Amino acid sequence: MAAASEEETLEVLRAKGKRITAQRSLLLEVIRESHGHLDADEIYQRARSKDPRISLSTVYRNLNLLKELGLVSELHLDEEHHHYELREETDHYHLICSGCERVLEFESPLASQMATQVEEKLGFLTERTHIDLVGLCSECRAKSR
Amino acid sequence: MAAASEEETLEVLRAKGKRITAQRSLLLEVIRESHGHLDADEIYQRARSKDPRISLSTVYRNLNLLKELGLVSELHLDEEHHHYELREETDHYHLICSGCERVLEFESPLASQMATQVEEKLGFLTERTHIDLVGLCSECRAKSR
DNA sequence: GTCTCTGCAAACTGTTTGCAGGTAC
DNA sequence: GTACCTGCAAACAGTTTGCAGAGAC
Repeated sequence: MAAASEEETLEVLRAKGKRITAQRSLLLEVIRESHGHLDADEIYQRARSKDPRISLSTVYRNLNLLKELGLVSELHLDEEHHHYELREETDHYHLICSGCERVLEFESPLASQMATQVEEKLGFLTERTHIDLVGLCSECRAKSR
Repeated sequence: MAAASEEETLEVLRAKGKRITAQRSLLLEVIRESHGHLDADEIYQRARSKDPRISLSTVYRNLNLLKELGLVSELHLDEEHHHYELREETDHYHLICSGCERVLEFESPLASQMATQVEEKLGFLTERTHIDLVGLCSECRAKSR
């Protein structure tokens, strides 16, 4: 599940004629360090703790830019707002724990089998797959007993 | 994929001490007739064409109520706002065509296999499964050639 | 020096809420 | 008659945008 390295990321920006600003580097650093599935405001808060002058609109503008360049993915989890993660090379899916709100990741060949099935039966050509399972993680299950 | 009949739906409302108002019946009728995946505003527009006095807040309030009662499902498709459909007995998944914006449905045992896999490997207990495949439907593929 | 990027404030979209009157039971 | 429900308008959360100045190249 390796994501692009920092250098590769900056290379993509340069190749598209985008400038490497302090804010962009900072945001990429925050997203990279978190390993998580942060929403825009969490990213803003963490970035602001490192550089208090950054603004929320810069966060949004750059998340959209990074999304267009394919460097981050925007997730539509079970909530009202978006979450973001570094784009990874292999597809993976999300397990959302309704106990502790954590988001786990997993991979499975079943997803690509599903895409194959849908193409055979309905002629639907899958480009992207979003799979979320909502439930209880093992820790929360243990606690609730 | 049969959804609850109209009578069953009203029965659930009564059982929970909820009143059967003209607006609620109208909204259920609109959702039932559409067979689709409407967003709140589309539901509002269609309801308003049948009864111009209904308000958007009533639409939202009742969608939330019906969601809590398990009579409709709220979908988080690839967009900024929610879509709603009548709750159906069997799980099904959504194929979202990026050409014509239509939403198709399909069923597959692979989804429950995925839940089994996740429980075996990670101890995660799945309660709900959301699977969306974004791509091109057969008609849009034919057109684009 | 040029052109992109940023911060700020204001606008916008989807959704929720407080309140006073209306209506199902 | 009593809750519950509705319509309206105002509030709210998340996100986007116009503009003038700042900064990367």
